[in-house]
Amino acid sequence: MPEASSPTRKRIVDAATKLFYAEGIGRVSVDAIAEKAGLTKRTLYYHFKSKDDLIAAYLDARDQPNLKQMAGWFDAAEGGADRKVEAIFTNLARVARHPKWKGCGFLRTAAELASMPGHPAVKAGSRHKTNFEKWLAAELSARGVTAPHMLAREIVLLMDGAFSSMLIHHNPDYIGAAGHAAATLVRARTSSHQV
Amino acid sequence: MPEASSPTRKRIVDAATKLFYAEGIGRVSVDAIAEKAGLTKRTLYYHFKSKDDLIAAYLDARDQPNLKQMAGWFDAAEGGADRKVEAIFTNLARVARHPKWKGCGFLRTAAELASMPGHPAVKAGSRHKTNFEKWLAAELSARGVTAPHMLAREIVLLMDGAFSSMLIHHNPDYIGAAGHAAATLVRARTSSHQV
DNA sequence: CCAAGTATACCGCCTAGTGAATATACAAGC
DNA sequence: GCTTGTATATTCACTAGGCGGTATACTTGG
Repeated sequence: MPEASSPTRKRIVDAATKLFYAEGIGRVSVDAIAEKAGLTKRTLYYHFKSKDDLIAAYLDARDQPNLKQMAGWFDAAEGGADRKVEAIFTNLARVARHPKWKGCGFLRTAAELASMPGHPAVKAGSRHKTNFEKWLAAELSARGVTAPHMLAREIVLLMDGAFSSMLIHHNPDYIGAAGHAAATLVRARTSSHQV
Repeated sequence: MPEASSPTRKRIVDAATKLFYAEGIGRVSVDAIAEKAGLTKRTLYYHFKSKDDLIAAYLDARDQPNLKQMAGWFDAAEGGADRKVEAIFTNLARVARHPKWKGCGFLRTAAELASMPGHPAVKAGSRHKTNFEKWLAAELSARGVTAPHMLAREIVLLMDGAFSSMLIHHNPDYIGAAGHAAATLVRARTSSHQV
């Protein structure tokens, strides 16, 4: 029985993360992940009981780093809640220009696993998106915005729409439009500076 | 050289449509499509030069039917532009409850093919989404809404976000929230009945 | 000595794509 | 009216390789 904190396990997840995100889970073989991690497939199967398990571990490992990145962009932005929300989209549009950017790994995995609704990786994605929505609602609530939960959900919808549109059109303007719409929604629910 | 209007070709695309949408393009083999269409793989390869070609044909064939469905929901709804836009989301939430619903085929295919940005199927998806956005902008413009193109894009972003959120959470409330937000955006740009 | 971890080699199955032969339809030659 | 020629359309059998997963044996640190 392998340890959950094993450094070998971490190496496997790191290799899986790079390959799964770059190619998609269906296009990456377990052999390729083992080779990238510098070990054999048998060792990989000692640490994970199946490929499906490894996919779920990949997304679980991305939850906190992704949230931290979003929170970092939000915190670093100057101005009110509207400006901070828009800053997330502005930063997203910037990183999405990089050729290695391939959309949101959580959404892409859910799309690939649409025929397996109970798959642990889909659940991990759902948890992450819920965590983000809750974090955003709390930030908005702390800034005195009205109906913060509904607003957070609308912003999440715009963001997931931006991820999808960018992936299909390869045009960052869609992320900009989403950010603009999100900022407008925030301002409409901000008592000071009402627009 | 096969005919573009061949009934056999249509049978192949119909079989591919059902399987690709239900399982995802990577999880469906060419053998399975040939069997579903009631012919041999060699015949399929007589009508399509590769699986990639067939994937693109599948999405191209979905463009007009999908647009017609959206337009049908829009036209059938009573009330102003806001009610008609919200009706699209309401109908979407209804069909999304069906167990066979697996999200938007265009977005799911783009997600699966994220590592092949120039793939003809991704381009077909981009064309379809653009067609929908243009149709919606024209309908909004005809109803005297201000900034119809920007509004159409915002609604498209909410809709693609709704597709994605529904796929990852399996919760139709997200589609309802998107429809509500879309209707609010329309009302904010409608001169009569300003809210 | 023992158990955790790693390596080699393999299994059975599925994959996209192909070579060669064949069936069907229809037109031209006589 | 039959035969031959030709293009379209279809089938069977096959290749070469990749896939997830595993049986077995070895190494190494406590």
